[in-house]
Amino acid sequence: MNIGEAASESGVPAKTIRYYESIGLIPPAIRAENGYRHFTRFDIETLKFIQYARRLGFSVKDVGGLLELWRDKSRASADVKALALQHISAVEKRIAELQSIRKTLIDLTDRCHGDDRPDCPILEDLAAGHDG
Amino acid sequence: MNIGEAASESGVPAKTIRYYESIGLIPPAIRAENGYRHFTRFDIETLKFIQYARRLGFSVKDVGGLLELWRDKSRASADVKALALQHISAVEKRIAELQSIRKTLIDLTDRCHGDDRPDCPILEDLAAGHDG
DNA sequence: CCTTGACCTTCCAGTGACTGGAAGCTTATA
DNA sequence: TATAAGCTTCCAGTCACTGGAAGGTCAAGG
Repeated sequence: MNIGEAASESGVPAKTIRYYESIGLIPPAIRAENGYRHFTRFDIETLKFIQYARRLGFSVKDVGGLLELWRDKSRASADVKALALQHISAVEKRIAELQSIRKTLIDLTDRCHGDDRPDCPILEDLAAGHDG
Repeated sequence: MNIGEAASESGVPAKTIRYYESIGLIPPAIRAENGYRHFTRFDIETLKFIQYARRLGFSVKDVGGLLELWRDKSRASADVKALALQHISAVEKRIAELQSIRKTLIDLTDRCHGDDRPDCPILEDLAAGHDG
């Protein structure tokens, strides 16, 4: 199938498929006589794999690693698990950061009356340039 | 003071201060006769304001808006609060996404024995290309 | 006086992960 | 036959910096 159909089948935009090919995440597609890329069912599966891993927040580089492990039938599951665990702790760290940010923002907005008067603790606190 | 001192006083790297000037987030610094930028106490306060707002996850564009509101003594606190509330909901949305991702990843890793055997539900699930 | 090193300047390029658009093919449809 | 859709490549832009090269300036030591 052509790239457009591959895109709608896999959910990965055509533009992004070409991009993945250009950075070597996927191997160069076979070309038809007219120069059009040709995709197989297996290519679609690979694209779906990539998309799902990306939705789980793995970087493209990590996805490359996962694809290698996926293709390598003899790899140890420990390798995959290690990558996933590492990613979980990165996600957890980011969640904690965002929760701390949220807490600060809610505290600030709670103290701001939010009407047409100009005095606003949000700006005052930002201006105080806190370290925390 | 010169840019190096401004950087250590404010916590914003010299490189980043120049960048902020180049994109117009801060006004062009006054220059000494030798061409060096000159920063006042007030410039440092502005840089601290920016840094704190950035740490709270506001985009540089949003910070520009906050700076304008900060400089405008007659602005309504409602404008500031609106920007902050909008940002809070973006942060909350991101937290929810990350928590969902975390849940999925933990589920996957729990089911992966993580030893030297090759079978691994993480890769299997990724290959299944889930929609959720 | 000269050198060394730290500091400053500008400009260009790279990051990550796409995305938009131009210019120019081919193919399908009315 | 016209036109519209789909394909190709390549270049540029996004966001918020960051690194590095090439070169000017300044203070201290020998």
